[in-house]
Amino acid sequence: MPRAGLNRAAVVDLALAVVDDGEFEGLTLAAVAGRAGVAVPSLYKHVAGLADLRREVALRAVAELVARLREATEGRRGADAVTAVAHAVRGYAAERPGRYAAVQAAPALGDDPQGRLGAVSAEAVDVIADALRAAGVAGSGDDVVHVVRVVRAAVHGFVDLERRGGFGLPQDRDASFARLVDVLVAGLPITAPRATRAAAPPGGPGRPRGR
Amino acid sequence: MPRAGLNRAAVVDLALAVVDDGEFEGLTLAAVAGRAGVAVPSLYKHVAGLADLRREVALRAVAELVARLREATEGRRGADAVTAVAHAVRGYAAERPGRYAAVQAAPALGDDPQGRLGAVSAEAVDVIADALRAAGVAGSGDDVVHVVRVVRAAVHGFVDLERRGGFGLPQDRDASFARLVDVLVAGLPITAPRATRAAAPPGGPGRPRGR
DNA sequence: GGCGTTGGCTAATACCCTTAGCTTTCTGGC
DNA sequence: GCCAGAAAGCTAAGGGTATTAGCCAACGCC
Repeated sequence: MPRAGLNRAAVVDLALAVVDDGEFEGLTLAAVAGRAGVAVPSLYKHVAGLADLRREVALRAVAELVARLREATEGRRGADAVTAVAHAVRGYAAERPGRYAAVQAAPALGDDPQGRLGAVSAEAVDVIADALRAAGVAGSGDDVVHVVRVVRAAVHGFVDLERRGGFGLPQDRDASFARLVDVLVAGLPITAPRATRAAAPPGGPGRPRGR
Repeated sequence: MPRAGLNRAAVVDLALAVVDDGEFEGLTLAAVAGRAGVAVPSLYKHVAGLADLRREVALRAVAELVARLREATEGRRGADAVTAVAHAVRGYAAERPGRYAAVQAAPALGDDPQGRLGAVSAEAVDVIADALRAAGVAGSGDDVVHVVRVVRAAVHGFVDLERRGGFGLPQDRDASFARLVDVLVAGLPITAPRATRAAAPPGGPGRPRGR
C-alpha cells in the first residue's frame, strides 16, 4: 500500500481547497481526508486535530489578506489609502469567501501557541495604521487606533452583511459600498487630499470605484 | 411516566436559554432536550429538526431587536436616531451575544417557508429607514436604501469585530465606537440637527454616550 | 541489508442529528 | 363514565462528525 506523501503544509493546502469551495464552517477532517485519499485518523500524523487545522488555515488567510493590503496601499496615503483598503478587503471576500470567514474567525480560535496568529493580525492593523499615520491623522497614538478601528469596522460590516445575504433589497450594492467609503473619507480626520481622478495613483486610470 | 408538557413555543424558549448561555453555534438539540428533561427525539414532536429550531430562534431574536430599535428611535430623527440605533444594536449584542449571532445568521438559515423571517427583517430596515427619511435624507428612495446600508454595515461591523475579539489593543472600545458614530453622523446627508445635550430627548440627560 | 522513524491503517469511543415504530397519556364525544 | 383517537413521550437504529489507541508497512539512512 503506497503512501500519499502528505505533510503538514500539504494538509493545510487541502484544507484551504475545501474552504474555497464551501464555507469555513464546512471545513471538516473528513472532507480533507477525502481529498487526500486517506483515512481520517491519518491526518493526525500531520495536524493536532480540527482546531489546529482551523488555526493554520486562519493563519494562512490572514497572511494572504495582509499581503493584499500591503500591495493595495503601496504608495497611497490618506483618503486614497482608505479607498484602497476598502476595495482590497471587499475584493478578497468576494474572491475567497471561505478564507475571509477564516480571517474573521481567527481571534476565536483559541490557544495560538506561538502567538503567530496574533502577530500577523497585528501586522494587518499596522498596514492600515501606517497608511493613515503618514497621512496626518491627528497626533496621539490612541487616535490612530480609533480611526483604524472605524475603518475596519465599517468595511468589515459591509462585507460581512453582503456575504451573509443581509442585503435583501435589489438596489445596487456597489453603489452602497461606494457610499460607505465616501462617508468614511468625509468623516475621518485625514489631511492628505484625496487623489484627483486625473492624477490617478498606481493601478491605472479608471481603477474600479464601485467594486 | 408523566409528560413534560412541551409545545413549540416552550421548546423555542429553551433554545433561547441555551443560546443565552453559549453561542448560537452551540445550539444543539441535545442541549435543549437536556433542559427539557426529555429524550432528543421527543423534540421532533414540536419542531421539524435543528434547522427549524434555528430558524425559530432567529425569528424571535430579530423581532426582539426590531422592538428595541423601534423603542430607541421613538421620537428621534436624523443624527440622533443614528446614535440611538447604534447604541441599541451594540447594547443588544452585549447583553445577548448569542441572540445577536442568531440575527446575523438569519439570512443563511434557508427556506423560511412562510417568509416570516424575511418580513420581520424588512421591518428592521424600515424602522431605520423611517427615522432617516423623516430627517431629510435626500430625495430618491434608492438614496435611503444606501444610507440605511451604510449605517447597518458600520454598526454591525464594529459590534461583530468586538464580539469576536477582533480588537486586540487595549485602547478603550467605547471611545472607538463613539468615534464611529461621529463619522457616520458627519458623513451622512442628514439635515435634521443633532439634538443638543441640554434638550436631551427621552431617555434622560446624560444618556450613555460611550456604551 | 537491517532497523528505526514515519505515515498510513483499523477498531473503538463518544458526541451529534434524524427516522421508524412503539407505548403511554390525555382528551373529547357519546 | 368509558372508550377511541390524537398527541407526546420513549427506545432502537443508522449515519455523520472528531478523537484516541494500537498495529503494520514503507521509506531512509548507516
